[in-house]
Amino acid sequence: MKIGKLANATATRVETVRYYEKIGLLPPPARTGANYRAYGHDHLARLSFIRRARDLGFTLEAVRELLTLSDDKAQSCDAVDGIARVHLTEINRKIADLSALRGELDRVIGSCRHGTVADCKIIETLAPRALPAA
Amino acid sequence: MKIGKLANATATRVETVRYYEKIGLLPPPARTGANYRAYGHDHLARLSFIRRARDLGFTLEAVRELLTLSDDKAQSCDAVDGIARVHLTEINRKIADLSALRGELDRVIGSCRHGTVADCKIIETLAPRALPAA
DNA sequence: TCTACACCCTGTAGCAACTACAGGGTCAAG
DNA sequence: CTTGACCCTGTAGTTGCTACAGGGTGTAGA
Repeated sequence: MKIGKLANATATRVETVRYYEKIGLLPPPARTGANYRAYGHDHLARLSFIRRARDLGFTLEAVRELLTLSDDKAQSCDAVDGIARVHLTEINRKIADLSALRGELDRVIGSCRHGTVADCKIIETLAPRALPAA
Repeated sequence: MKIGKLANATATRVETVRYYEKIGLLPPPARTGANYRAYGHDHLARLSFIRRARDLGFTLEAVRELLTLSDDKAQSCDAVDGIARVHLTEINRKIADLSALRGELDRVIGSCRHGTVADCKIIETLAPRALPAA
């Protein structure tokens, strides 16, 4: 299988596949006579794994750890569980941050009276506490 | 005011202040004899504006637009409102994405039976649909 | 007066995770 | 025999900073 087919099968861009190889996430495949990359089932499996993990929001570093862990079948699953939990905590934090942000932004937008910029409440919110009209 | 004081007054790093100047977000200030940047009140106000907008999650490009708009006091506030609304939509999308992610991750983590990696449900979820045990 | 130290300067490289070229080579179909 | 789709390498761009390296300046204490 050439790189285009592999990329297509995993909804990945060709450049991204090469990038994963460059950073050592995907092992370098064999080459054809024309120096084209020739992938097998193991590559497809590994790239699928990477993509699913990425879809779940894991960083490439976390993916790297998960891949390493998944190679040692006899080991306890707890390390895997730990990585996933850390990631979940991170996601929860991001959601909380964004929700707070949304609240503020909602308030700011709600204050818009659609006048001129001079009276714009949004700009006013952003502007530093000015000496108020005096 | 030298750069350190300005940075301190706006909870910004010195390098970031210089970075904002480099990308044209903060106008280059006057220089002292020793070639130190000398800031005035207008710089403080502008940097405060930038920081607050950043705290609300606006991109630097959006901040740039907001700054331009805020300079034209006679203009309608609608452009400002528009930028804010686009940003809010973006935030809502991110929250939705992260919430979906959290749901999936919750489910995956919940399936962990704390056995070995060979039976790890988390790894199994990530691994491609394998021919199941046959 | 010397010197230690905090502060300032410029310029460049690094982070994540790709994406987008530029400038080539290969291969199958019409 | 040429068109077009695919492949190759290598480098630079994206966002929003951050972290040096390698210097200069200014002030306070010994």
